[in-house]
Amino acid sequence: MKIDLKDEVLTISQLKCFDLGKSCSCGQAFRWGYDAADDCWLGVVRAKAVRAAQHGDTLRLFPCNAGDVDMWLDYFDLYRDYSGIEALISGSERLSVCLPCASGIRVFRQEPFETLISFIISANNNIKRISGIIERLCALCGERISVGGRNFFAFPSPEAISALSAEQLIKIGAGYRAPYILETAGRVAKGYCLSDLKGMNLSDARSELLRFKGVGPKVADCILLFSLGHTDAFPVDVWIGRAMSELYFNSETPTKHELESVVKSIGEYSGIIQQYIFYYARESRLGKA
DNA sequence: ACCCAGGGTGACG
DNA sequence: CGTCACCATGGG
Repeated sequence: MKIDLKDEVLTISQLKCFDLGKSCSCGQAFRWGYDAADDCWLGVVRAKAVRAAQHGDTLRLFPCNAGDVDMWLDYFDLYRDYSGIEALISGSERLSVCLPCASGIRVFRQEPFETLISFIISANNNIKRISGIIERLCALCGERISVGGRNFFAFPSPEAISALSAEQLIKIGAGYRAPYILETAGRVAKGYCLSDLKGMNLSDARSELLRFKGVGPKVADCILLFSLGHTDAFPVDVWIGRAMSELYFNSETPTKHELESVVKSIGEYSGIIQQYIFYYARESRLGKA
């Protein structure tokens, strides 16, 4: 990996195991949009709007200040060696089928509060609609960011969201999740420190997240994996359920304990590998064709 | 009209 | 502990 910063363009070259498009579109993050006219991705991360484009093994980000270089490398999880993870998948009789289509996926290191609210919204919902609700939430009460004549909105602060009314949240499409969003934002605004969950063991951190209304087992695991550094948190949604059934249980439905046992056997990076399985399941439209 | 989507809550056994 | 009706919303 080679890093260069010039004229606010951050160029990261000689990348291995990195596919920007798959990583932005795989449903882990909801604030990246593809700009077909420019063949690039526009995203908002930590109140910074950025244009990202990949050509071969080179990734370019604009704008980027010297002080932001480390933040972007961390966000895209470029400090982690994915070659070993992909080798693990490739060497598995069960999992190797996922690799051809999913190779290059990276698990982004997102903001805990944004991830918490985003995945409360994700419950019993689909990715396109989730993105729309979040985008309208940001426009409603997020800080405006202007870059190159275009307007973006940062993800709102806990205070800004907790100051909203349930009616406002329903108006942007949040539906029955509106009170969950309000109560959760209120708790964080009052000082609940989500970052403390990074240092806890998986089980304790999970129990803590389950105390938030609107957060169940699956959403908790998404928050742990996508924003709290728990690489062994393994979210199970309908897609993963189908994929695991096919890959490990001869297309039959395992008990919860049987599934947990398999996940444990995948190891300390099971969560990251889950992302490859999820991509495979959606790409191959498991159970839908 | 029915089914589905990165499911969770609350009630009831 | 497990099961299950119900929950807003838009697209297929």
